[in-house]
Amino acid sequence: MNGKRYSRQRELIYEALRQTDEHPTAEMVYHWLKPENPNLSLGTVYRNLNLLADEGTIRRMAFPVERYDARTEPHPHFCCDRCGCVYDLEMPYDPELDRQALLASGHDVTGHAVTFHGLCVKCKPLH
Amino acid sequence: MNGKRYSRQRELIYEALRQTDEHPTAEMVYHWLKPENPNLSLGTVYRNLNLLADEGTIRRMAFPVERYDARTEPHPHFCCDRCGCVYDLEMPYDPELDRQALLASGHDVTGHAVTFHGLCVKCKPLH
DNA sequence: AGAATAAACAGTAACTATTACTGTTATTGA
DNA sequence: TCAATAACAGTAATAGTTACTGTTTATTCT
Repeated sequence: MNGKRYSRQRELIYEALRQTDEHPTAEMVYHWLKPENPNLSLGTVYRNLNLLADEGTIRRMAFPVERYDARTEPHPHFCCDRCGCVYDLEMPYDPELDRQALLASGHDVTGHAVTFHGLCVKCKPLH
Repeated sequence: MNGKRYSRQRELIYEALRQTDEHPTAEMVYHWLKPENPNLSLGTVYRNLNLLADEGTIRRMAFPVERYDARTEPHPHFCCDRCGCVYDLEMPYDPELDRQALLASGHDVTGHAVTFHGLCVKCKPLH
């Protein structure tokens, strides 16, 4: 009753995402599928990606908007899922991780960012 | 000679950023400064934040656009500074870090994301 | 199976974040 | 002090994303 129905487009979008490791943007998914599905709409891609991400079937990766920090030395951040606030965290930065990443991938790793998420001290009480 | 000049607006913007730990967006900085500086332009804030970030005086934090991943279990990523490609990294995820973050901050930490950056294997040879 | 209900769609308009452009102001080196 | 031009204010344009409108279609209930 209350809710979600099957849709061929959602299936398509999800399958496209499962078949790749490119971490595509909505635009990319749209362009992959459009030729075979000429009347697929970009809005549909966005809607379904958000839908799938909200239900936890796929994963969203990015801050919504660009933020800036005057502390330039690398340090971890905490980003609240509820209010969107970003906090600094006083935790050690481990350069050894970069070496491990290089070994695991072969890429020329120059640094890394750690971002924790959850509910911040202000939002926690509010449920 | 070669370029950069002093500007009161850049100074203002940088000082505002140094005085806070809110990791503000360009919009936030603009709204803080606008009342005291009625003819400050939002474009100027964007331009100077980017300028300061490019020269390494401040730090930018975000992917430019939203990306999606069908692998929902937490795992680190590598984002190439040159081509913008995003790769999965086969490295262990350490849940212990979340506990440490909780202890350090008091926030209700539910997870973390690690994003390495540098030049990917394709871009490395191209300089 | 066939009709009724509403979720999901395509197409498009609107909105938000960011960058580019234009004419003006102001820093700087001579 | 003055010419050269970086940086500015204001605004237009662009890019990414979301919302709206009328239509299609999956599901539910006979």
